Amino acid sequence: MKTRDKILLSSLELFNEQGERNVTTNHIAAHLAISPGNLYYHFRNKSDIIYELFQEYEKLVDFYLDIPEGRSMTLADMMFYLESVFDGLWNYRFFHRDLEYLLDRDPRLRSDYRDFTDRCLAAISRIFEKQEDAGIIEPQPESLRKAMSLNVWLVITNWMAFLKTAHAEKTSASLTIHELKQGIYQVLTIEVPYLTPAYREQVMVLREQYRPTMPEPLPGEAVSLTDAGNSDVSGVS
Amino acid sequence: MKTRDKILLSSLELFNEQGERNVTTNHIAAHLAISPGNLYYHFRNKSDIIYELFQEYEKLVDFYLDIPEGRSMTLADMMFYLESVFDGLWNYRFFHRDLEYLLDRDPRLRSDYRDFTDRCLAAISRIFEKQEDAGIIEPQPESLRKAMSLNVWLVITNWMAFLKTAHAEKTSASLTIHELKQGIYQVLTIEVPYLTPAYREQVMVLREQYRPTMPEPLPGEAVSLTDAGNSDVSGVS
DNA sequence: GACTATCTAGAGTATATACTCTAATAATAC
DNA sequence: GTATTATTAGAGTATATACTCTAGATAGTC
Repeated sequence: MKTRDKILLSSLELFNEQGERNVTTNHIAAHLAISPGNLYYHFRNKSDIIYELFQEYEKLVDFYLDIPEGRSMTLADMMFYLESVFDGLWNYRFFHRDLEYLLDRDPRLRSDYRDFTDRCLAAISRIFEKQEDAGIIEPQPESLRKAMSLNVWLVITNWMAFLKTAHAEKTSASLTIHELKQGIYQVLTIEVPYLTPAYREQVMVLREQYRPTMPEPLPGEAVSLTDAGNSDVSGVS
Repeated sequence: MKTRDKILLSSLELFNEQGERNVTTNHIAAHLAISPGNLYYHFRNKSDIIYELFQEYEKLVDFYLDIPEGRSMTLADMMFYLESVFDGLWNYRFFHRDLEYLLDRDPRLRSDYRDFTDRCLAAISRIFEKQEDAGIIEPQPESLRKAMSLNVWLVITNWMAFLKTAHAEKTSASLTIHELKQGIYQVLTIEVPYLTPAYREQVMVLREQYRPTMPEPLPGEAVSLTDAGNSDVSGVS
């Protein structure tokens, strides 16, 4: 493999593991057992490495979210979108972690990311539309669909940050893709009230497969497992 | 005002404006026209300043989210919670911006923040319950209420990051509290499908007041305003 | 084999940043 | 007034980090 590609690969790996902020160009070079001079021969600066990684990420997600217009949407399609997006998120997870700082440092990135967000929001919206057409969810006004899409985006892009901040003991490194994909449960939660009777059960079953195995404990709820047989779900205490 | 308090105040101000990452202890001292030595006389290190600011924030939000159990919940209560929480978010907005980094650097903060999150999630869940009791929203199973609460939390804590990253030109400083509070629109969106007929209209009107004046433009949607009179809201294109 | 373009090493630099240390000044107590 | 304590100044330090520069190695071409 070319040195240039090795630099990109190692950077991605180190950024994902330790956060961009904690990985210096010297670290990257040391990790590859090459000299800093060598690294800077291939990249003008650190920003250029990050920018190139972003472009890979962008290309990946754009590919995943290319909604075919010829046929109607199935549940399998929907789950594929979700799985794919979370895979992308996982492979370039450093990016959303330090997003604001990165955008502040690189105007190209800020501008590209803005467009990227717009494309993703449009794709999510389109997915909702096609689910309506397919009779998976009830049709909704454009404005509501738009607001829902934005909420979906917020959940997707920030689920990882939640996981990393919500675990007191665990350090950032110990996150697994399995845990990350529990975000799919949260995304599907948004869709739950709109499901048509015809699809409701199927989607609920699919959703259940992503339910966090160890749910975030709300105080006073440590008994939820032993309470499993209790049918009092009226919610009135 | 005591020097110590001035340090806290200035730190908060500078952190909010420029991000914790971009504000050094030397900057803070210079801003106050005091010496670094003076600053370090009052605080052992930068982390201690941040930790103390977090405790203020925590106290504030805990105060806002103290749900009175004696009486049933009104719409006014609900809007007060939302307004208050977003006010708190605004006043300590530096915190969520660099959250992961801050938690990585200070174990006290990580642990406290974890508990803080749990308390907030419990409070949100309780607010949903009391809305069910008050007949504002339809009763839902415990598990769904929990997932909804988590989504609400994700939207609230990450709405600001979205605003700052979604505007290509604007730099971070130009965010206003008015824009921030448009996040209330997004939070209420989660609740929309669960509203009871008795309250639906009222809540929709309230929600509308927070609708972004310049909505995030989804590509090909620049006509949404001129389309306002069009009653085709079936969502089926 | 000579020439050229590509690649690499590694010492070095400019700047930043969190923090320290000593000495001086102000406030308070008696 | 004097002793003690609290506060402040400001020069200084250790460390880190993004990046540079020069010289040498390697590979491809004729």
